[in-house]
Amino acid sequence: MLKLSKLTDYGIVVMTHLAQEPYQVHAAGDVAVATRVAVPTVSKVLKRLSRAGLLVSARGSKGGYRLGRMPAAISVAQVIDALEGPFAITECASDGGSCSQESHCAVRANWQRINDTVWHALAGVSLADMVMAPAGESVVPVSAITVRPARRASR
Amino acid sequence: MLKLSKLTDYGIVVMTHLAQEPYQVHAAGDVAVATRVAVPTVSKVLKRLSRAGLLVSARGSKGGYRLGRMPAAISVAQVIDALEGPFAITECASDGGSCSQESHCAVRANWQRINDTVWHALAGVSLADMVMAPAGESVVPVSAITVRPARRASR
DNA sequence: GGAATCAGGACTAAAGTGGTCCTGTATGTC
DNA sequence: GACATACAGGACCACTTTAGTCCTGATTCC
Repeated sequence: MLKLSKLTDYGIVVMTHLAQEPYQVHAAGDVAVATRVAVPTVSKVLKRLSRAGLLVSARGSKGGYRLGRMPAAISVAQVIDALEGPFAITECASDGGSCSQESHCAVRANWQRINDTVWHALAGVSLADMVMAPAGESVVPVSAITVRPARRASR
Repeated sequence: MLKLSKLTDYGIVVMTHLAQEPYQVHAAGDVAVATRVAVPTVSKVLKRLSRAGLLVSARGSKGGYRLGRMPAAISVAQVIDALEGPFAITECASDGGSCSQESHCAVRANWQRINDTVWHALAGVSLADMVMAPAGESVVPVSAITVRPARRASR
């Protein structure tokens, strides 16, 4: 569906939240409260981001998470990569099936170009950009952004 | 997962195939053979594209499909819109839940911008561009394009 | 020692997707 | 006019993916 998963959505929100205080350590519970996401869920996201190196974690009492580097050095694309793995707009249908025809496929080269363009669009936005958003209020997962009204048939 | 569905992948391939002979009418069965996609499946895709106005259909014997307008006037984004509905990178998690906070959400405006950028990247590629690809051989659904190796953690 | 907190993974329920099939309608041919 | 062909529209099922939770460790602070 060319849509980010909910966990990734949470990830962006969480990272944006942490970017507001880059040096402060936040416990998962606090992040959950601030973002209004359930603790186990936000915890899952935090762990993945940590493993990807985007966050630094501290165990034990007084432990928690903080950004692995400055907000300006972390892009939205990197967060997506961390939570969804290899960035690929399309994927081979029957694994090994039609895709054994890769050499014959005329659209492959173009997809690569398109994929790259999309990636750059996402790589061009850093957490610093996200923080500089309108309000300074709590960051809550949102979305449901429809750029254009379904060009859905005339019908 | 920020990934196109298989049907959409098929859609692009089908459209690219039809774009090679914009005025010729192709029966679903022929398209299936050319693209190596099962008839019922390719038929489903064709019907959706037709309803969206991207294809013109003709019933009855000697019937089939052809492009609704010239290849240069049909973009990849339009094909995606036709098959996946409203173009939205993100979607509100709990419908009505956290999203009732839209006015407070600091990331919304940025998502809109990002979403728009991605859309333009896809809108900038027409079927004419896709046809001008490398080989002139049969167009088969492919993909599995990984622009960059999962920036997956150091771990 | 005990409380707090992350690490890692297993597990389940729900949602989404892919793919097929059935019934109906329109059109060309004989 | 009968019949074969081909699209229209939707129902349906199997499978995969996703979201969300929970459990068992390991680590750190007080």
